[in-house]
Amino acid sequence: MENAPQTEKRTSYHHGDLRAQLVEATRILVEEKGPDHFSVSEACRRAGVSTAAPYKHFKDKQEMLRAVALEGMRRQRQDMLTELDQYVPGTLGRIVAMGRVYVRFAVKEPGVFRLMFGLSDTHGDDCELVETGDDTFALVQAEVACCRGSNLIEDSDRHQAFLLWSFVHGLSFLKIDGKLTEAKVPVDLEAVLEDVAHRVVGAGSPGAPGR
Amino acid sequence: MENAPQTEKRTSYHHGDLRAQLVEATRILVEEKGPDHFSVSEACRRAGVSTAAPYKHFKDKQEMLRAVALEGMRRQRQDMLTELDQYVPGTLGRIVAMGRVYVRFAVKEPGVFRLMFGLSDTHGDDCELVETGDDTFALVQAEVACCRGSNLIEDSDRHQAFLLWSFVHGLSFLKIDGKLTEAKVPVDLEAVLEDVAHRVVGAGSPGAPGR
DNA sequence: AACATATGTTAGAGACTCTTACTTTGACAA
DNA sequence: TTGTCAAAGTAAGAGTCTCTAACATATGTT
Repeated sequence: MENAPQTEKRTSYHHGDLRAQLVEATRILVEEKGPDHFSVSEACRRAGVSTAAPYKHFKDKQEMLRAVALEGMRRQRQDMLTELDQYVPGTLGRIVAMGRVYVRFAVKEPGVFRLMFGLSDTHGDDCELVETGDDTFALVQAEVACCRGSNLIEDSDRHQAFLLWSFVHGLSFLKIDGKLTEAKVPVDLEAVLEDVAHRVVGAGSPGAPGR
Repeated sequence: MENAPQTEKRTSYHHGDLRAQLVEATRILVEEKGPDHFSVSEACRRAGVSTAAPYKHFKDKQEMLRAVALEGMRRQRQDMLTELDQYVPGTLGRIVAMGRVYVRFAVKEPGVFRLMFGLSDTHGDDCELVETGDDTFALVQAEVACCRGSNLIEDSDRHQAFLLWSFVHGLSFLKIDGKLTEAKVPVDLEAVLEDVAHRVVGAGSPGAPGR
């Protein structure tokens, strides 16, 4: 069982590692053409197999995309953990760091990022996808609580984490959709993230409960 | 030239109002199946014409979707203007109102909402689309300036408007993508919008410049 | 009435998804 | 070593989709 290279013709009838290579080809194509213009055929061409081959490994096209989305979510989460390592616990710097990773990921891999969130139509009940997303959100909640000096997540932490998430999520989408051109809406990412972290976490809950 | 009904068979060879009915059928289908699973054929079936008919009115499938997106953006903008009428100028209530319209639109027509923003890949340079979006954003900027008691839009207004936009945009997407289930992240829309309006506009620029 | 134009239709090329039936290969038990 | 099975590939094709080309019909202008 030799490692079949991506482009060269393989010598053996069997491929050796087709599933992984199809996922990788799918990921690349999703970036190149966007999630909606991805075709299984093209992925097959790139992997050097017949168009029927993927169906030995995936139920259908959606499941190939799902695999890429899941891998993306795991990578995003890992990126966050890696970045967090560089900051002192319980500081706003860590909140900012998570936002930075979030937006950077979206900008670097807009196709996969879109997939990670746009797939909910068809995979809204997919446990693995949902749990991976929840885990990452839990990370943010824990960080907010930590800034408050607690290890227990309270409702206010959840609320603030949700505000942060909504903001970086919207920012990411606006960026990759080209709504924030430098001329019209200049965004110094680092400054904005710090600003928002202060407004949401740093300042506590200014006008939250009353009114 | 009689008004051809949508479903009944038409009597005349010519349709009468095909372009408009195709756009409407497209809009409905985009809601029913999502922007990526929309098919021209199905729209033709619904409009009661052959599959070649649309190409007398639209260059291709993308242009049909573009028409729906544009119509959506205009409708969103109009909704905002209508809602704004009910509030006193220069108050946070108007900021909240715009956010409410934004999120409501997304929830009511997630398909069209996705289209309005996801189309940038292929139509990023489309003047009409870009300008309509810019106009709506200008509305928010003006409102922020007005809260400051000015008719002139300054950089700080642009910045705050951008923060607001990012937030409601992210919130909208998270909602329609099912990431905010009532159990995990309960969101009282009205309360959240007021909270954010206070944090961003009401409180001025807490940690913006110096920090 | 004649003609140009706009707006339909039919037929079909080419691409795509996915299935069925067949083929090749590697692994393992005897 | 060899026979058998399951895994993983291929070829062929059904059915759908987008879009084009050639043709048909209605409308409005002169």
